[in-house]
Amino acid sequence: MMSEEEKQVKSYSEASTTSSVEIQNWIEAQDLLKKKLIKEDDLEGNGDDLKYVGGVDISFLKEDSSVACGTLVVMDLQTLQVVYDDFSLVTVQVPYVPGFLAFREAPVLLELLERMKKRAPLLYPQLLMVDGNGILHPRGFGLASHLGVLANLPTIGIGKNLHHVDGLTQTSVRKLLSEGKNNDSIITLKGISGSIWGVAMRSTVDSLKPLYVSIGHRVSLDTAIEIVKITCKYRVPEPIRQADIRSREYLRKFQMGVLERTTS
DNA sequence: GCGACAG
DNA sequence: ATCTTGTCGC
Repeated sequence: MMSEEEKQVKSYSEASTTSSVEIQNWIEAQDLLKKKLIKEDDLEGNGDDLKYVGGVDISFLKEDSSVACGTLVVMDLQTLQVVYDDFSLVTVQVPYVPGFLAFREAPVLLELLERMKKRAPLLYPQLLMVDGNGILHPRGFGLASHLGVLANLPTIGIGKNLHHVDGLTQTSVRKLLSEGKNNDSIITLKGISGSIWGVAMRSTVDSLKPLYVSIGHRVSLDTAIEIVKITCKYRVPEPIRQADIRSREYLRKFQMGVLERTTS
């Protein structure tokens, strides 16, 4: 009998040209890497000397969605000023399949991290904030965890939308947040199974739309929440927001360059 | 059977 | 992810 997940996987593979065997390989890779996942604080020193926090994101070209720009920024946690940024223009053939985002985005991001080790080792981030979930994932191993394990770097997963898991839905979560009961701006994401996947939080006073924070790797949920609070000038934490802004800007300038050569 | 499904 | 102008408010 085919499991629910295999049915989902099958439908996706048929719609996106990704073979089911490839999906099975992906699942095996996730389950294997997941064994190295650390869900507790394991930062340099005690975390008190946390100074450089990184953020990563990827933007795609609307005209040709296979062209992407991976971006890495590093900020000084005290001043929230960018001290480093780097970009990588690549062609991405791997399709987006919910639950397997890492296979599409991790390669470029890992390349950027490796390049930084050589170029600016002194600024290398002690922690990385990722545009995508950590353990808030069907198999408890989203992009943030995937990147964290492969780069052996503490990571925090930041989702702007909830990936429905274990009975959790956007509406149920938002309902809990609005029910002034937990007048708090943070609610724990506890699934029907009893597992805690992360938290939904209003990162700023005026944002109704929550942010979904989860453990990536080598960072506890409490620490992750604190760091998100510290870095949120707006709804999205600055490291990720800056990576997003600069990534789009890079693609925009790239397009202008292509247009010039085409028009002249 | 139908809908839901990070970016 | 990407699309896309105005508009409400400090």
